[in-house]
Amino acid sequence: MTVAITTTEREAIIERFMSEKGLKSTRQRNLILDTFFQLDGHFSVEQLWGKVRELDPRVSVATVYRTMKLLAESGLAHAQNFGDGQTRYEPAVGREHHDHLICTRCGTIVEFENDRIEAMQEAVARKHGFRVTSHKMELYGLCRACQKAVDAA
Amino acid sequence: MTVAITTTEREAIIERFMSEKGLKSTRQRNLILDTFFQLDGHFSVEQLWGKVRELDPRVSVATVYRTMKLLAESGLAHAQNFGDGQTRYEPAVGREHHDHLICTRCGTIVEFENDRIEAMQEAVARKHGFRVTSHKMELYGLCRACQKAVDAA
DNA sequence: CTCCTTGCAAAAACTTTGCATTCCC
DNA sequence: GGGAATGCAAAGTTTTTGCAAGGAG
Repeated sequence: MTVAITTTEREAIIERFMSEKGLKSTRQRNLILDTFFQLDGHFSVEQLWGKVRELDPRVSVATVYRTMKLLAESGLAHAQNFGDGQTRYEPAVGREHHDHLICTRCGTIVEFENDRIEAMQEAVARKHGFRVTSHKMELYGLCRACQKAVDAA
Repeated sequence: MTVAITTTEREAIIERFMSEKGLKSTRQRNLILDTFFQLDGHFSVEQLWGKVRELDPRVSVATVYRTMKLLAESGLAHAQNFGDGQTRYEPAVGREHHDHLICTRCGTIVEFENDRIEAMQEAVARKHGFRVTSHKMELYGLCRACQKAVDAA
């Protein structure tokens, strides 16, 4: 299970982000980043904006888009595309790399990590002359609960 | 390497698609499907439309969108999302399942397949109680040519 | 003070949809 | 002839952008 990072870690990440990119610390940026790393999930910009607005209704979506784009460029967040037409972001620091198991019935997302698979991905890429910088692996199917529900029906 | 399917196979697929879904055979549908299976790549609707229009300029984008959506629903094509904001489609019949190596610099897409990785994916899923029905694996990085280009710069 | 950021609304990019017309069967 | 399919343009979605105003350093 994923555990949100600590407040201290979060602050360190945000500070690093700001200084590395030479960005100014603003009320909305701090709020957005704080909220994002606190949520620590797979959130669309719209959802993130919703949370942020609860704390400060004056923040515009455009700023959330701009901030998340910068975050992703710094490698501190990963953009994801799960097939609905929305980009989701998830924190990429202070946690292991991981992939996803997605239940196609209830939408549950389980994270997992497997070093042997990653090693084999590297090997495959090398064989094709590629130097891999990142990857995405998603397994779609039914979670335990949904298997039961479907079998019962 | 991917090899486009034969004309006979293509016709059989299209016919099956039409009858299973109870669809009418129209000039534009046949043209779109024919072109799609002949291209046999990872094409956006826009690109596919471009090809189709070369053969018949009267076909509208809407029809291409509608047709590809039907095809994907029948399972004869897979919708893909490689991070640029476009849905791509690729034929899903008459070929092995495969995954993708994507060059982030030039956009080259290489297909590969690896049974051992697939087996391990199954194992991981089982461990989490999932029954996997499909998956997606994409490795992003630099192809050989782009590695050279970047190193030279 | 200077330049980066922001909000707003307009625009862009991609996809879907309503409706009148056309076309299969 | 009747219902399905199409074209067109309008509308929807998601994301980006121009520009004037605001704010950080």
